[in-house]
Amino acid sequence: MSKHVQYGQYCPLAMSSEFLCTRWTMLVLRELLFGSSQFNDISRGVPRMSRTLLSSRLKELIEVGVLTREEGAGSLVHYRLTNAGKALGPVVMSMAGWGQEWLKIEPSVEDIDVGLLMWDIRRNIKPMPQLPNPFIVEFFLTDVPESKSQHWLISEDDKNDLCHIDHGFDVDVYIKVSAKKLTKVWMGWEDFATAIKDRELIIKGDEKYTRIAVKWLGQSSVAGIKKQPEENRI
Amino acid sequence: MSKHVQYGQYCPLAMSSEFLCTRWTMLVLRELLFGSSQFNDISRGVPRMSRTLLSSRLKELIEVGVLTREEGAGSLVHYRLTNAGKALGPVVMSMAGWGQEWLKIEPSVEDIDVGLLMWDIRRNIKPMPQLPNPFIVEFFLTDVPESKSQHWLISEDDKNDLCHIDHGFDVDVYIKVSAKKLTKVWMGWEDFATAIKDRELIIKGDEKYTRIAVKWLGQSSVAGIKKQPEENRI
DNA sequence: CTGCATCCTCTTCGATACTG
DNA sequence: CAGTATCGAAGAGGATGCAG
Repeated sequence: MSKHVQYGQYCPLAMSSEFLCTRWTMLVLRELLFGSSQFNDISRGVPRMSRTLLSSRLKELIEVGVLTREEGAGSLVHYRLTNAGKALGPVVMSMAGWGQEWLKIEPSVEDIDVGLLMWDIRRNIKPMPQLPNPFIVEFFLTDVPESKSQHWLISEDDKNDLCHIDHGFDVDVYIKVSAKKLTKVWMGWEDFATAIKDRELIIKGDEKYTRIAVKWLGQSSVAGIKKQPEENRI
Repeated sequence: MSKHVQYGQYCPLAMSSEFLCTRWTMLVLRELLFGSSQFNDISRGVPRMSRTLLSSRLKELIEVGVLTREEGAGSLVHYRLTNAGKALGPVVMSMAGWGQEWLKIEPSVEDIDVGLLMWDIRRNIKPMPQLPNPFIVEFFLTDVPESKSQHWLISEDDKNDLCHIDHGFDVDVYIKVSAKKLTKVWMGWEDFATAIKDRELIIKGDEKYTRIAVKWLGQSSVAGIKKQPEENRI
């Protein structure tokens, strides 16, 4: 099996996990650590993982004691990390950080799962008091098939939603960019302002909102980790 | 598969790896990080791993780029971590640390591989200027079959050797203890001085040497990590 | 929405025996 | 010392369809 293909994710944690970890377990933990608690939400964060296997992994984690399963109203179920599970945060971050620092990840950007990218971004959108409620951002991705090019991000009442069908939204900010460039900027591999200056990322809307875009858009949690110079990476 | 059986090791890294990691990979990295470079030395640190699989894992690590294979004189081969590989140290330690802090590990002490325990201790023996050269310690383990009860640790010229056959050594220090207690003390779960005071660990020899035993004997590298109170562990 | 049951395939791993 | 070759058993994982 060639490198960097198993998970189909640009996430450095996924890259590191490919040779270090039990298949999918780390990525499931990442989803849980980053706040997903419902089965389908977790599943969207690991789209190439079969639901059968996800189910089985969740059971393993419960068995070990890092996860609990709480049944809510109706058939709603919440998976929540125990204290021991939450304490795995630094372990997961150290592995992701190692990947960000040492691995050649850019090649993986050649085949991006845009649904996953948007799902990742959605998770990190930071609601800010200056923004309207709801706050709606339209993404137009220039380098993907038409059916996957449009995405609307709706941030309302501290809850972020994602949609890929046009419901005639009242869009506050419009962003046009290639999925490739968006990934690089979001991963911290390239600079947001530079991408705008080079017209590789076009952002339109009230200047009140666009000026602080880098703040509400957020970045991957490993974006801040310095990378080794290209020649040192593996 | 039940918990804590796969690797047959009391090491918290092994426990954590059982549900997080690709089989054996972390433990192989541990051996490399702690200084083993030859195939057979690595193999002794993971005695339940088949040599076939070890060979295959080493190749994977080389393929990924965290390890190199250098052929030396004769048929001597050295495996050495690359810089990227060495940088995995904190990842490995964070995982081991999590295990030490959060896992109920003591049950695993019920079935100790004494060869592995002694091999671990050998690796960490700290040569000290006050000690004679060679410095020879005899261990007598009270709770294991007679054939496995005697071990001699020879520290000479900054190189530590292990022997389980009596060659009529000129023993400097003699230690009599159960393998169980020795493990607990060495892992930092129980106190060395207390074990001596309670006569659970008997140490004989020149007081110059026995007085500072805790220093040259060393401890597991995770011994310093605080454990959660028993009721929080999983 | 949250899964489980089943079937079937592919991979992984260990045991054993052998080589330079 | 440092592995490799081969074989068979066991396990992991995906696809699909169904159910509360």
